[in-house]
Amino acid sequence: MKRITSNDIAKLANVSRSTVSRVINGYADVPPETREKVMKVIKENHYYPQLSGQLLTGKLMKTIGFFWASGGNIANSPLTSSFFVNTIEAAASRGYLVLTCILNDLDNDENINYVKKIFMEGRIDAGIIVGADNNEPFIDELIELGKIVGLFDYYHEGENISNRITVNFDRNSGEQVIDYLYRLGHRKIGVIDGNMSRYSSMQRHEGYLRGMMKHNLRIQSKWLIYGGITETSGYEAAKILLERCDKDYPTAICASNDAVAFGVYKACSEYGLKIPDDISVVGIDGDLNGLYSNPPLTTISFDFKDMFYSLVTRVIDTINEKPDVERDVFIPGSLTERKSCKYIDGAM
Amino acid sequence: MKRITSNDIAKLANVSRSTVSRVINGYADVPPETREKVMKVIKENHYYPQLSGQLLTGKLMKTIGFFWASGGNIANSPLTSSFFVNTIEAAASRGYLVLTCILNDLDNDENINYVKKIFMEGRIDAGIIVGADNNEPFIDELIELGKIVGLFDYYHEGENISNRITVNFDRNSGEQVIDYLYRLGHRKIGVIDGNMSRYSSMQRHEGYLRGMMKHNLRIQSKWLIYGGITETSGYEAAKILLERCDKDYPTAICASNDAVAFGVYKACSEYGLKIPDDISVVGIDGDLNGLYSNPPLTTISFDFKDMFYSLVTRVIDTINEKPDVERDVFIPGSLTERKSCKYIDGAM
DNA sequence: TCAATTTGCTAACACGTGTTTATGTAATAA
DNA sequence: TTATTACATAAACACGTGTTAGCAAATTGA
Repeated sequence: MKRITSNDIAKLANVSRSTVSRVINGYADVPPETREKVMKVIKENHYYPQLSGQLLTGKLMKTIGFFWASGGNIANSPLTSSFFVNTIEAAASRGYLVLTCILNDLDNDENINYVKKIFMEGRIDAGIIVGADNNEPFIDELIELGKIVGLFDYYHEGENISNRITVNFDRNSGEQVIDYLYRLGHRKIGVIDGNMSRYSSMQRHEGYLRGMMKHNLRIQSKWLIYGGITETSGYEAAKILLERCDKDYPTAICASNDAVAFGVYKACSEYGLKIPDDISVVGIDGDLNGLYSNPPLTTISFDFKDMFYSLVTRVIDTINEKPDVERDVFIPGSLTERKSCKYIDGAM
Repeated sequence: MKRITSNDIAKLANVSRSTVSRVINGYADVPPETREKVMKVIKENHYYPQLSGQLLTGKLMKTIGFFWASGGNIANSPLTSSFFVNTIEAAASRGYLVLTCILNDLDNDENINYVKKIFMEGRIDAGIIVGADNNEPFIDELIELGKIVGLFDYYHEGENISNRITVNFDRNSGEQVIDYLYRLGHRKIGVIDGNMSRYSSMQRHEGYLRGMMKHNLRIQSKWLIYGGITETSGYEAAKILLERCDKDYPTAICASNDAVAFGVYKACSEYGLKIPDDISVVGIDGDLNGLYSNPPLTTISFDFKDMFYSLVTRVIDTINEKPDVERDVFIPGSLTERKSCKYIDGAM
């Protein structure tokens, strides 16, 4: 099936190719009867201007890339669909499409070159990267080459560059959790930290410490542990923590995210600790699975729709050279109280 | 920032542009020293061949479109991420990217034209459409114009056309459910049907009827009801069904999918019916939320990874003109027994 | 040494579109 | 009637790449 071009339309309508072009692009100086004649031929022959030609004249793709660098299985995470759907819908609301790409990691040169190629060959007008470690050199490189990069949960050092757009979890969610537990009377609080190359994990860690210090709570190293970001790693970390506490358990554990909190659930159950009667647990993310867990998980919820709309909107504004686009935005979380924390006597 | 082209590279390397091209495309008749000289200039200047030029020479996009026509909020459905991730990963395993697009419905001409434009302007090499009603005329039109369309859960009448590729739930999942309930002793079985323009709903309905007839079970119309495919619509339907049964409840209800089953849960709870003690419920889909519901939902699980890999693979094979690509594939489901069905005395 | 072949490269064309400039024609004004 | 303007359309160019045909130089064979 031969592809039909504007040349064919021109011949069929007995006009020149440029007249066809001006009809399609709504130029003023083409009389109604000519316009109708040409439009009729276009419809009859199902003619659509080819992107291949348009790109060459400087038109943009009206497409942004969405790169997800996720270790592990994301097909079943409830956050996954939220990230995708909100990015796609935010882009669509501005007339943009989304080219999606999943990468297992960004430690690997092959993957990095793949991403760079997609940016550089003009397949997308800008890209959003989720799951990059802080201060990724290849991201700086892309920006230096003039590309626009949107980043979710990402920290960068040095000066702001207008083509680097970020959205991050608000800095004080960790502190919020400690405040809440303090109000419930908890004084011995354990923390499971996430992956420290992820900005959110760093911030949460600092927030915990800030909160503990604010309330003059003792920070015991045996109650602190690195636990990654998956349910399995959280389970392993919690087992070690409980083991080494030797009955001097914290009365509450702050997990680095909801998945890790579910790992803590499992470890506690193996140790015969009932939640929240024997020990309280708090997550962070607002994962909807926490509604169905037993007990339902108290957590800090984030509005991912809000976050991705903010990011996508600012990225597209940057493509269109809108002035004064805000580069770095922090979105606050809110405490979602469910059933995994217990009120206790603060003096105990 | 001016875009750098193969012409610039040619000048910098003191060769002709075509030599640059043959270096990039791995032609044989270029000696190693020339190749290295050119490659060096390419690296130093971060040159990447532009898609805009390549497309013009007949290269394909190496991209497939993924169109999701979903009524309602899909951001929180656990199936959503599975559909996206499996499509993207299946495509990636063949070297293809995925352009994603979410549409609220396909009843609307504007949306249909949007999809047609994306196909026709050469932005994608083929497209997958999820959520289309059976026998959509615009899909036939696309196929007649030479486009390759992959369809999930879609029935079409008439002859097979090689550019129409489908994957569907296996025909007998409805029958499987009835067999299972029969084995548990159920004789009075109610059915909540889904959207009959969706192929899977049609097939399930027929499967139920076939199963009932096979076991000589009475099909009472007051036990059958149309209930859509969302939790809310399932809830409404279940309320009507329970209301009009006036104590002559079925002992088990087959929901058109898992979301609808959760609606049934809610309606039953309002009517003071405990699941599974007073009434059994079966879903279809294998939604992971069913693991956390109370009680965990017995359902027919489908391997969506399998389904999308099959679809994507065959679509890409068709793009590459592989002969004898299978057009229509059915993937069987498997009964996932959890806690929402009770063994009862068949004679009761 | 001369003809025949291989090697290494270039010039030229094709692809489909948007836009700018030029051209021809009809209507208007002088 | 002639000069001027407005209008409708066409011709020509630019965009970046891949590929084909062809040319000159270097190499081989006799």
